[in-house]
Amino acid sequence: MGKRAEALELAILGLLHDAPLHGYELRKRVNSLLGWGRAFSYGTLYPTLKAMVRQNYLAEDEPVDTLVTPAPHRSGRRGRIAYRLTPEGKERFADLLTHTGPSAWDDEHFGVHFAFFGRADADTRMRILIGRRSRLQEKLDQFRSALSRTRERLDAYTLELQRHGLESVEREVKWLDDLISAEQRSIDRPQGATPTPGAGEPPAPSTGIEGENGR
Amino acid sequence: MGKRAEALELAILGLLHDAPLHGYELRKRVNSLLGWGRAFSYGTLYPTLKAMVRQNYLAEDEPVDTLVTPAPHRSGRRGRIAYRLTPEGKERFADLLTHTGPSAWDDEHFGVHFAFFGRADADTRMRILIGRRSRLQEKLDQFRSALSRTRERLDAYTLELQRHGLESVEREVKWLDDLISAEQRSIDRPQGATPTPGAGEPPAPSTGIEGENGR
DNA sequence: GTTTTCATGTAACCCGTTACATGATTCA
DNA sequence: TGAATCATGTAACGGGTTACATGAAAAC
Repeated sequence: MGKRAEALELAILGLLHDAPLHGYELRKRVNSLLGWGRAFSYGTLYPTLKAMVRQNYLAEDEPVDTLVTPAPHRSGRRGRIAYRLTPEGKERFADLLTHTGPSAWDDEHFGVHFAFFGRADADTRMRILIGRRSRLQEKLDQFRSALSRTRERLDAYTLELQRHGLESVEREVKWLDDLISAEQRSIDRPQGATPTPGAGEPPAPSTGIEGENGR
Repeated sequence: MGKRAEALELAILGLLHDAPLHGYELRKRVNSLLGWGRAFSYGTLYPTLKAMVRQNYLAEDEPVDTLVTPAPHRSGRRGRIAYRLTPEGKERFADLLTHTGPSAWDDEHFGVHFAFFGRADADTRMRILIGRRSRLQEKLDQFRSALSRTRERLDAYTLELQRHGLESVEREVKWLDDLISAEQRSIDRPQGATPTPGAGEPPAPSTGIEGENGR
């Protein structure tokens, strides 16, 4: 129901898409996936998982319940609960991934969406990349003008901070530009000459997506 | 009392240090100062200002109260409240700026501190820069190792996201390195041969702090 | 004269964390 | 045997936003 941390929800659905996991492990994966920026605590994760079960996106099953069996040393730890996606969950995942509704390209959602681009169609990828780009550009413009209005009465440090911030965002725009043109190229030349439809599975987004790996 | 948004508090104190301002204007300045990352709403700013008045860090006075005077067109708008620093406020500012207690170098505090470096002593500047640097380095290390553990089962997009995040942080570390060595240089060679003590006023942090202005 | 911008304020809400409680398992 | 790690969960709190209420001045 409603507006619970879409970023987290999408991350959970995406990670559980391949294989079932239990909360503890899931949290580590989520945090290393999102990494820079978001990091969720158990206090957020567990209630979210329960809520998602209630909504039928997830189902829980305890795989090797060591509690009842008197066997001394078994692989499975305590009653750790493995969560797996239900069909509704898969649907939900696809929806969230595609649904570019209000904004999938704001700071806290873009990362997750990008991480699962491999499972989105080329169209969605493009829309999100473009959306993100123009969002940043916009931010850049209004900031540049604000800067030029006040540049004079700023001391060296404040100015340097501004300069650095600007540069970072400019860099990110460039990154997006590269990604966008790489996507464009893979649309023009769909699959290096090999059609292999394969029922819409991995579109294999070129080798490494492109990007100067000079460093 | 206690733990109210230190970032905002410091920003307010710093901006009001030069000249009194009213809330509306102050908010714009704060947000453009912090820019990338933080942006506060009125719902945060006004209560904070009131709280700071209660704590005697700020004093409010309505400069040209047009309410009573029947004069038709005057410069000052409605009862806009200008806030100015009290002596306690100045003290508080100095404290917050120097006080490298728990962590002035985490993501949400570093920016504000840096913005007011011009008003901090060389020692404080150095401590914060170093602190920030090692904080980022730490983050970098643990992320790199997490990456190498899981690199294989990551698809191209996820990997690219990781790569980009890593690069951004590496870049920031480099930036800090440059700043640190610039600070170091200005300690070795204090002031181009002119002593001019001047009772501890503006230490004039070299011309432009250093930094390749090639762009 | 109406719309936009300036200007101040507050209450309800939201997302997420901290701190705590609990307990099994592995390692030294 | 005791410490560290794995594992799950919850209640209290906190920082901040949204949305609303209000109104004056400037711009069109």
